Amino acid sequence: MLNFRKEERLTNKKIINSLFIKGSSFFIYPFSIKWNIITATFKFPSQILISIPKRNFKKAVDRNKLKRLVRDAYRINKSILSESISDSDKKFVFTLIYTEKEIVDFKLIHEKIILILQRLLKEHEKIAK
RNA sequence: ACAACAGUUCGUUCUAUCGCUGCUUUACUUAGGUGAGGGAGAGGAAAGUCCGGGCAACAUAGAGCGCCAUACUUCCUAACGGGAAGGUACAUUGAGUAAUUGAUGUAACAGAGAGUGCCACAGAAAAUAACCGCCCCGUUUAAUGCAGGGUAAGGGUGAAAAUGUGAGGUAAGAGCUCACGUUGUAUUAUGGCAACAUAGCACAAGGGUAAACCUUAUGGGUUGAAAGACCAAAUAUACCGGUUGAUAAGGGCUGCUCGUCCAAUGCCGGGGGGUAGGUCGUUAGAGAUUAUUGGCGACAAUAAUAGUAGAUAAAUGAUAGAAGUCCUUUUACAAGGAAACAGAACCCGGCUUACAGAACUGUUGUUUUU
Repeated sequence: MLNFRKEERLTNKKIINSLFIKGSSFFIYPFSIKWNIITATFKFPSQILISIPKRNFKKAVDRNKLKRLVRDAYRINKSILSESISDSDKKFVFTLIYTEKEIVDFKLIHEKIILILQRLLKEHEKIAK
């Protein structure tokens, strides 16, 4: 299942606000991650928000390109999360904020996304216990 | 052939795997949805948001003042501050002894005979000009000097100094007068739709600056798709109906008692506004392409053709490979590298700005060959 549908994107304003106020956070280069666990009814185990600051990338073309790279990396690797926590009521909500000021390789992003997802999985296990 | 300038067109292509957003066909499903197939999916500027228009909501008796914008003429257009053709002025350049003329470019190109303001430095003086000089007169024996006056011909300064040259005239001078010019205004004739041009006649000539205020003429209601229209969970609930309801307290009918009505609580149903969310607006249009006709041209008319993005924390992508183009290295094979500016957001017409490279057309210049 390498889909990436609209339901997997974080679009609800209230959830976004609560994420930025209450969410925990950590940092893996070049991303800063904020995450939270909520009870919700949507189908997928997680919702994601990819954020590229306009301050670092003034041109819309660059922001689009980065967003697509990150999204594709997530799409390929998201099974790490979905296999372990598919049947829980608690849903993952997290945001990736790109902090580097230049565009990096797809391969690097790919590796880092795997690291991030593994870290998130550990956090989830802690809470589950 | 090369270079410069101007204009027009284009803005890498293909394959495989994994995806994204609409559309459509079909199977399953109570519905919601799920699966499979097909086909579509960023630009010449999508950008800046600088003008104009459509569309929408709100406002709106009429007039004046204010504010903003525009400013040679005619035409094009839905409209424009855009475009086309032309006029005028200036600049560059080619031809020519010259008069003149060809080409290209630039122009906030109405008014400085309405008023107010400003004009650095230099200079006597920057706008009711007297520093030097020239001349007259007074004083003095006379000269110098001093006092009073006339004078814009000469001097130097400056971006700019009071209409140029010549003659007359005068104490010296001066458009003071005259001739030939220059510029402006009014007017007549001819040509032109007009701006304007040419010729005549009259009057005037005491600077520049309106992207300083201003005057004149013309135009402008405000806000923008986050406009606006509709549907509508959950929760709370105006209001309505039903049901429940203690013989307690309260209010109306009354002076009092009884009686009766209202109301208080919970539940059920209806119901309005309306939040999350959704649908429409929203992509067939002052459209595009091709041909013909009309027009110097912008453009218009007619006919034919195809159906061509529609997201909403926002799709149009990622990976791998191949081909072509350009650059570097190399005799070559080949190897390495590069590919600009930039991402639709209601829709059109323009303008402005950014842009690797490619192709074509025209003009000018240089060189070579015939």
